[in-house]
Amino acid sequence: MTTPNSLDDRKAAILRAIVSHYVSSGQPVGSKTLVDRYRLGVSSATVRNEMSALEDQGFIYQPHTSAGRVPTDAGYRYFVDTWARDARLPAGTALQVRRFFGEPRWELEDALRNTAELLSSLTESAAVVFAPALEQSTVRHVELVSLAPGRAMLVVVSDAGRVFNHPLRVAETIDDVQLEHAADMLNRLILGHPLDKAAATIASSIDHFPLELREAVATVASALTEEFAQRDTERVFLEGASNIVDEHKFADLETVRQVIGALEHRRLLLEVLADAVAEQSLSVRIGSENDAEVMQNCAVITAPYGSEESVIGSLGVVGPTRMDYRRTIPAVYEVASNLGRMLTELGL
Amino acid sequence: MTTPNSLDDRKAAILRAIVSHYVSSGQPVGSKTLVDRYRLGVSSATVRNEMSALEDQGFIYQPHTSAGRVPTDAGYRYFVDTWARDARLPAGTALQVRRFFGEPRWELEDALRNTAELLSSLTESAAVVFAPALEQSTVRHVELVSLAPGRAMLVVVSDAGRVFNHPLRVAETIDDVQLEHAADMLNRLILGHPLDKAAATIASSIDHFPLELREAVATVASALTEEFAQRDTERVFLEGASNIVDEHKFADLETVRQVIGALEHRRLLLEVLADAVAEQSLSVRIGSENDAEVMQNCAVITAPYGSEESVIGSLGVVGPTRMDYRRTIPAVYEVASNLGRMLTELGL
DNA sequence: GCTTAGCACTCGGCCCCTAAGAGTGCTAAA
DNA sequence: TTTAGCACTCTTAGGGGCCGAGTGCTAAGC
Repeated sequence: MTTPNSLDDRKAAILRAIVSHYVSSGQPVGSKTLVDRYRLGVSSATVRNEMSALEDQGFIYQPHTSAGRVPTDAGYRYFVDTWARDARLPAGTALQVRRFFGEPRWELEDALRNTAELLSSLTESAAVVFAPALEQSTVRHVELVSLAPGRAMLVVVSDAGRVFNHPLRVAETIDDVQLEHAADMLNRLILGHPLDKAAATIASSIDHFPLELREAVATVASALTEEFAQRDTERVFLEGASNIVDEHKFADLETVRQVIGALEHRRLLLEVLADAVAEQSLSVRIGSENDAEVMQNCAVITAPYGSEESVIGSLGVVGPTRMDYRRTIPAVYEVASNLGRMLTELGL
Repeated sequence: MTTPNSLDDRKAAILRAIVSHYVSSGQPVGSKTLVDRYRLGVSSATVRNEMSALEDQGFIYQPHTSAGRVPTDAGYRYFVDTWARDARLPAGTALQVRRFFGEPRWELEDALRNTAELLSSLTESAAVVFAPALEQSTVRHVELVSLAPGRAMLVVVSDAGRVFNHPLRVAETIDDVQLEHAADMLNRLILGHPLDKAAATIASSIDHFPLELREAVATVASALTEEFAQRDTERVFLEGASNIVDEHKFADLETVRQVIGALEHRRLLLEVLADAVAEQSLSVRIGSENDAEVMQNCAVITAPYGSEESVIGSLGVVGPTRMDYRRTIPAVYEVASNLGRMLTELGL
């Protein structure tokens, strides 16, 4: 009759009504409810016939005989592709987002954390914001501060105003003057260099440093490497996990526990969102579309943020597949583009 | 018969058995179960009489007629004061803790985050670690890095090796050389001064700075003030919130949601733990002993950490009142003292 | 040929009842 | 003072019956 991926107008209208109603009510939707509340212009018997066809095509299913229908992942997918992609935020919400990003935020950490809070409150889901990647940044300043004999602190400031610090162990024979000297040389060497290549640059130029400083400088290089390796898992801002527990969004408590657990562990979270993040555009993963075992009952919506030329980071939300996609998708999109704009304007 | 706060041996033994059994089973405990599983040396009828007395004294209660007894908050309180204060960690667990703190961790953030993870896994509760207070620290180094016209980054390193950074807006007329000059003067002014008084010191000496730098220096002072005000809420490490969702630790889902929500919001969390933290020793707050509304079904165990002379921070766990106090209390204590020792050794 | 009214059928949810079981409090005897 | 015995209470589990929502099918209507 129709190809598996397209539906005639009436079936589409019915599917849309089913998803809308199920999302807001949480109850399986019957044919009578549909004709009563949505202007379908046909009788319930016709709707039943169409629903039967929709079930054959895999868009909806019956939890049990004589219950209404519930969307399958494929049903949600059709809904999202057809009616949610181009949805717009309600004017009030859009204003809220614009206001939020209207006031400039100079503290990156705060800004990201607050963005996650905003996103979670807009979507009533758990929200995740990944900090901007560092590939873009260059070294603006290197400082070595002696703390005690044998201990020093490495501080690196990027041109975008991000500050990294890492404790160092150095030989006890190294004094303040030598440290300062080393810092001077490092500044000359890697000023303006990309942050992620700084360690390599130092390592390859180690011969240019005076013998007595080489060990300390090598420590700096490895500290930088380590700093970058860890950065990924540390710079994740998660807010609104309690939304996952809300009411009966998920069927059983065990699922809730697993999802919350997954969100809590940054590594796991990265894995869960990894491939969605890899896509360089807004991505919606519904239930079984997620690779991760624990996310089979979740919808994960992610979007990259950055300037028009380049993506610098990503953010997203995690919620039940039974989610208000027409509200959530534009919210994620809007927050991502506003965050990108703000950070770009700040030169980050 | 007995004063309200003391129990004869047999009543005490029975109360202890009730708490122990209820904590592990989650079911109200009856007289028969008690004589079967605990060597009380008396019949169930006697136990019933004693239980009736314990109920009159407010240590236990019946959820409904013909159900077993469940400890009240007062019952848990008696249990904790009498048998849990001096409990020791199982040897294996103690070893695990010692191993964990055996390897020195130079990154404070990592160390605290990992400590929270350790504590939550040891206790199967949500664990919170507050970062060390800053009162103790003194200024080791001040740096002003120019980022772009009108923008600079303030970096302050404490003697303990903590690094603070705050973005600044400065007049566009200020150039790199002037910034460096300002940093030099600031270094001379507040080197070795307590961190929390640095802002005040700068403000009171503002007249000594050249006119063209005063505005920038004033910005530094207010940035420092701001940094301190925010620090409290930012430096909280929470791990294991998913433990709260576990099984049937809490009666209803709504409680779980509220508790998770409370843990998520740092301000709320601070309030919830504030008075417990104010006590300068291990503190156990059971149910109604907590001021916070949402914590009426929770037990909050906190302990300060630091050196023998001074407390520098605190940590704790949040779980259901139905908690294994004899395991949790020593775990909190042990982790706190090990963390304190480690940080002290690192000179923090 | 599509739509629809009508109808039989299915099945989960709910109420009610009962029986079982756990646990109590009381009493009277040891 | 302790304990055996017993009546009593109240929860929980299970079964039966009813209700209603919802379906699929069929036959009539447009």
